Amino acid sequence: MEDQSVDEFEDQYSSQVIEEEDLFFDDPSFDQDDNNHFEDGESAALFAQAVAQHNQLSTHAQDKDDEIQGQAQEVSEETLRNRLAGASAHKAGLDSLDKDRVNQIIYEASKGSAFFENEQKKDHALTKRIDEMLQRYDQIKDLDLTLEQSIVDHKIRELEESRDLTQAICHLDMDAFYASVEELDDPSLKDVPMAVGGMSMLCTSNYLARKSGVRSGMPGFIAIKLCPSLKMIPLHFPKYRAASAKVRDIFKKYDPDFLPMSLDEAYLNLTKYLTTTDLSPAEVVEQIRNEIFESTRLTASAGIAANRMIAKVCSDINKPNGQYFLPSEPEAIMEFTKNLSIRKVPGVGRVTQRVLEALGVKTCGDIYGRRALLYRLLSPISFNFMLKSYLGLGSTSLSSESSRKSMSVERTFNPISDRAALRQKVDQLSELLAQDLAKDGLRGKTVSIKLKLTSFTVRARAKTFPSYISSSKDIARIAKDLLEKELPVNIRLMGIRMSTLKPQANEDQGVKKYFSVVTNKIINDDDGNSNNYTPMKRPRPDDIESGTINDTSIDTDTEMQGTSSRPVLMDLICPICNRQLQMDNPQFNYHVDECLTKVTVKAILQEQDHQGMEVIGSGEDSNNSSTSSSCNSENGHTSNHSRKRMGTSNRQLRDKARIKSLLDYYS
DNA sequence: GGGTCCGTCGTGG
DNA sequence: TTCCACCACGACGGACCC
Ligand SMILES: Cc1cn([C@H]2C[C@H](O)[C@@H](COP(=O)(O)OP(=O)(O)OP(=O)(O)O)O2)c(=O)[nH]c1=O
Ligand SMILES: [Mg+2]
Repeated sequence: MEDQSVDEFEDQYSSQVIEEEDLFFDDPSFDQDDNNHFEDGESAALFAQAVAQHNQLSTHAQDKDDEIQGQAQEVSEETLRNRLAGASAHKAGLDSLDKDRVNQIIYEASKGSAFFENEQKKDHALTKRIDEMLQRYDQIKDLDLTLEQSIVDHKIRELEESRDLTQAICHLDMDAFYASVEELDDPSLKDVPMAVGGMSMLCTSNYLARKSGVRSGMPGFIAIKLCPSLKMIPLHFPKYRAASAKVRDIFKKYDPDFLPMSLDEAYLNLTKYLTTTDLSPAEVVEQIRNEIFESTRLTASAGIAANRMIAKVCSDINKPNGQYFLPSEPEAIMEFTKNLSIRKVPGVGRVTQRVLEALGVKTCGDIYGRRALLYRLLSPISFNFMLKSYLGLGSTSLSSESSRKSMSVERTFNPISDRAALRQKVDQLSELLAQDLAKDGLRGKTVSIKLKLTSFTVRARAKTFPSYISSSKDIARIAKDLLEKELPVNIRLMGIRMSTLKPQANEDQGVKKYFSVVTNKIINDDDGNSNNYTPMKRPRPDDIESGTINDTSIDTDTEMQGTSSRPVLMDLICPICNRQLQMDNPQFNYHVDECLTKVTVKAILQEQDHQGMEVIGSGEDSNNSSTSSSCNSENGHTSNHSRKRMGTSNRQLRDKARIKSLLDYYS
């Protein structure tokens, strides 16, 4: 439908940068697409970050020796092979092909290249990080973690109460999208292994090629070694956009507020539509997929579930031209996640999987048994994410209100080190970026450049300006300043990004800069997003937003026990207040919950103020990263000795500090 | 003790 | 012959400023 796609076909850029062989990326219409990202409102887990950032500079390790080294070497090749195999290698289940053979071919084809060396470096770094995390694990594995257990269980109950099963969310995903579209125009492609992309990179492949191990993100020259008869087709974005538009027209009929994630993917909330029909959710989705096929002759796969996270997982289960319905019942969902590989959870990638595996977590169900350890080792955000994965929780709303945060262009070319040539690249890229910005009527304050050296190491530099800019000249000037400081370099890729964006105030383009500065300030504060977000940054209140004003649960006595009132009294000691209590389990849980309210913590904090703070500071020592994140201004490696200084009561203080930090994040 | 900016990493399509 | 894309986002630590 929307034929705004064809817009302009003038592309002065193609000739020099993009080589003749793989010119598929120089299509002017290669504006990826209108992505939405924000996977489920809080999207990716990314908890490997917590560990990753830690030893940025603490490298050059002197410690550790042959035994661990030896170990690392053993696994090294294995993990590296996995890494080289690529992201989408894991996903596809139905292979019936020799995975080892495929990995071997990829490994052999890569060995010795600069790319390979770089991957090897990254893999070693990851192995090292995991080793260090395992050392932290060793330190705490024998400790008494009942307190952590209680805190985590409290959090789990909280999350369970927040479970929303009222919505019918559907994730729809076209099968081998680009490849399938190409097969429409040339049906003979259906009968041969085929991939879309070029010699340097494939974007996707048809299912015949996948049988040979050819997948998204694989370079074409390696794919050919894997499958010599592979037919490669260059990209044709206008066709994909046209097909996507047809599909979206159908989505619109079932949910006018559907949320497109990419050209070939979208979430639909079918709740409202289901009230207008007698059909079951699965039948409705069958109908949608039939309509898609009638309209485009393309097949789609779908998952139907209570929230976005599990719906997306479900859409992959019967992938080629199939669908999966997961009943919106707690038991069904828990059964589903129990044996679900953690890797299937959107946001858990190759690295996170490796880290979790080292901690004994392979499936979402494994998380529960490791919850206390994970609580100690992961960042609060990551840990929260893991709990939600275990419980099968996710966003149930499709609110897409999200303005773009950045816009960028980048190009790979034959290595350049000549200064004049580099500056010319800046000019070309700046021009492209300025065009894209103009298309969306955007300006920005921050310009960053990205340089990928011939060694494949990446360097990024940024500069923020006091005023908003958008012209190619302004962009190029700043980018060149940034570039000068990096010379000399020999690079294979250059990129330029604009961020700190702001929509062009009016539609008139010829803005006077000086005025725009002033008006910016005015508009800046009252425009756009102001509505729901507090200025809080990192500790994002997620969705719960319970913060408001504290005193959330002052009314403690609403109703104590909902379920059982049978007297199974036991002598229990609350790990929070240390009091001995005689009550049954539900009562005890309730008590612990109460103990964990902010009011309680405040009292604790006051008490602890009286007792001196520096004890807490040292008590929190090295375990940090998951809980502290703010203390140790000192050396980050305060050895375990500091712990010795703590008396008996210090243990309590340490616990209380942890509670405080937990509630800071989670409530 | 807050805030912002910068650079890197992980993830997904 | 050729030797691993391009785009967007969130998390996080460190540097730097109050
Ligand atoms: C994964 C990936 C996809 N794409 C493009 C090509 C894909 O056709 C399109 C959709 O991505 P996907 O939905 O991930 O893959 P697919 O549709 O080709 O195959 P299937 O869903 O059946 O597993 O996005 C890239 O350009 N780069 C990538 O790394
Ligand atoms: Mg798809």
